[in-house]
Amino acid sequence: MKDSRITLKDLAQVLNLSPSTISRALADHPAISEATKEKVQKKAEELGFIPNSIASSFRKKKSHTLGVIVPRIDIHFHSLVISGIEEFAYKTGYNVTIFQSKDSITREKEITKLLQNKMVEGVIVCLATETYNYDHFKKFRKLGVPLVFYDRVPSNYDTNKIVINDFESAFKATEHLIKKGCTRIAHIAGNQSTPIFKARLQGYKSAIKKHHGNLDEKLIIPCKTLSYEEGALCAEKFLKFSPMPDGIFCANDYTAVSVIQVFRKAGIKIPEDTAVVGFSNYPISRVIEPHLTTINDRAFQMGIEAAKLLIRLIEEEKKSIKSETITLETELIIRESSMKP
Amino acid sequence: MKDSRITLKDLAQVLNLSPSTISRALADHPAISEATKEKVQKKAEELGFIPNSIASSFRKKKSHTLGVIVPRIDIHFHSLVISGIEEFAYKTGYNVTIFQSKDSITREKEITKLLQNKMVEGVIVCLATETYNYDHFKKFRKLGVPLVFYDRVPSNYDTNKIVINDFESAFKATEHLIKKGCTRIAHIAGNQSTPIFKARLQGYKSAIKKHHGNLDEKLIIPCKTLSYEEGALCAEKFLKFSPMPDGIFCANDYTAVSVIQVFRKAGIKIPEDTAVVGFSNYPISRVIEPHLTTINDRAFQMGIEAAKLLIRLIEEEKKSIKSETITLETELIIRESSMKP
DNA sequence: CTGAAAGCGCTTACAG
DNA sequence: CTGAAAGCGCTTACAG
Repeated sequence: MKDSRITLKDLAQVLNLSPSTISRALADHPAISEATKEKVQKKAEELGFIPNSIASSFRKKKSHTLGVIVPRIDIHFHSLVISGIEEFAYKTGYNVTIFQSKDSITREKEITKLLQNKMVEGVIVCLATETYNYDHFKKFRKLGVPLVFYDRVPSNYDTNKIVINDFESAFKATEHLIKKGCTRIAHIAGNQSTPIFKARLQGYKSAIKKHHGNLDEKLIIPCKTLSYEEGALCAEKFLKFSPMPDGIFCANDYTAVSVIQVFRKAGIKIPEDTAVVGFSNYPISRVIEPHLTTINDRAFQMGIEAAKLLIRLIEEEKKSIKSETITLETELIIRESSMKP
Repeated sequence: MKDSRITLKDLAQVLNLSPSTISRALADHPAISEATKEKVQKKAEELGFIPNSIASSFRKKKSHTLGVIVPRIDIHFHSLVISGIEEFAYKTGYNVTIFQSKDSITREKEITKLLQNKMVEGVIVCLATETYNYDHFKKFRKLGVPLVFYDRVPSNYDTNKIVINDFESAFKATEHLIKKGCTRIAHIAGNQSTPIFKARLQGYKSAIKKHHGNLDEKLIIPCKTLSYEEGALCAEKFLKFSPMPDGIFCANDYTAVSVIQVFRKAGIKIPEDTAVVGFSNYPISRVIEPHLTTINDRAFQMGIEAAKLLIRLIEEEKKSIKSETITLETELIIRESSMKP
């Protein structure tokens, strides 16, 4: 940032006007005559005047910046959310500054401190897996900086949230398998200390109980990270069951893909012998063969809604005290992996 | 940003010291006595003093912010690069503000204008596909704001670049197929107006000529976007060749995956009948069966290097006039899709 | 080792 | 419709 920049004062001098007038003219203030506005705008253009937005932010106490904290940017779900946030923020004139917590609560705390003096006007957060205490977010409220959480949101903490209905989505997915004629439906469950995976398990259970009456707990295999590798381990276990499950609802797409591959190698036909449903609609779900039936988790839309809500909270006159939770409708995308004949 | 914030002046009053001293004490200035420093730091902590970093940025004319322009955040390659940028920037105390050009030159131009008055200290860019004129970046040089381009970089424009050696990578990939015994190697080529795809084609040609002497131009199929769908179309074409190619080097992983799937459906064995190599090492490459041999394009490292170079340029005393190009070494990751017996 | 003063480049309430 | 003045919250060269 060399000092070759022209300032309002320079412009004022050249035009024999006061800096106040220049400032107003460029801001299209109604009190300024059209003639002056034109003159000023023309000169500003001519001299390549670039307003110093830091000075303006400083003076107006508005940074027009949103802070975003995600566990990792390179996870497709989060990159979609960020894309949605950027899209809405850009259209509304806000900048987006991103931080990765790397799923470390220590780093998450560091970042919240940073953001507090960075004077961001609002913050969007997906919590680190390690985070079960939310004290480091309390300061934002005191500072009048609104927060919106998405996906991994605080429990027992009154705040703004954007979520999908995990319970109903899981219910819908499981019910789909039931309607396709599956009678022995297994579930690969996520970490039960994470609310979304707990809700997915509940949705599964609820659908089974409603249609089949009783539930075989042995058909539920809990996972820690729901990785591709963990999925393979689950699949191996299922192969030893007798009778084998004829339907599997997986809490994410990675494990679903893994199950499909291990089963096929073992000679099990998908979906004829065992139907498989995933969760998230990752790109891989329409590449794996057979293509995977899954839940569209609306990641991009989540980003849009998070930014929209946050900016509304920022711009609202009296910062509303009531917290909002927006629940997005998901969609079951039916593909070959569950298309039993 | 409510006005409940405590300022340096407030602290000064409480402690009966001047704001200058407070400022210095908090900045750990050597001229301040340890006793005073401690007193100030303690009180600052106690009153929950948060320095206003916008005021500081304004005063010091240092925003400590990097601007990043990518075509889309939700493309895995870019999300990896951004992740690398954030990682390095975070450690060095810089913030990262991201923008998506959506591959539109109009939007790219808008963003450069925005960034000019946002007072970012440096900018990292991957050009929009539409961009063949770089005038909108010239202003940054005048302002003393360094630029670093990555992946899709300007041609015939003197600037800082982070790239991989596409020619050699393609050469290496093709040579690998040759060494595996392939004698009729095809290439799915990318858009030839994009330098990286041009270089990949050249690398392919060069390897073929070196080892096989002559080149059969019919074995080169040009694509526009190298999408999964386009890959399938190419595969269909290959199936009609006689004799069929016994090796295919694809300019990206999407088309490679597509080829594998179409070929397998047609009863062609991979790698026995036809070996396939991709480019990029996308996550899908280690999921597709058989796992895909591909080039690791070092996306994360690219982000690290881009940030490192940019921050060096920002912090260098005399902004160096010479432009730098950093070429990262790629790596051929050999997996099953090319493991001919 | 500490302080008084000036100033970064804007914006805005007040005055005319 | 335009201007003079104050000030946002820091930092820093200068003085002591």
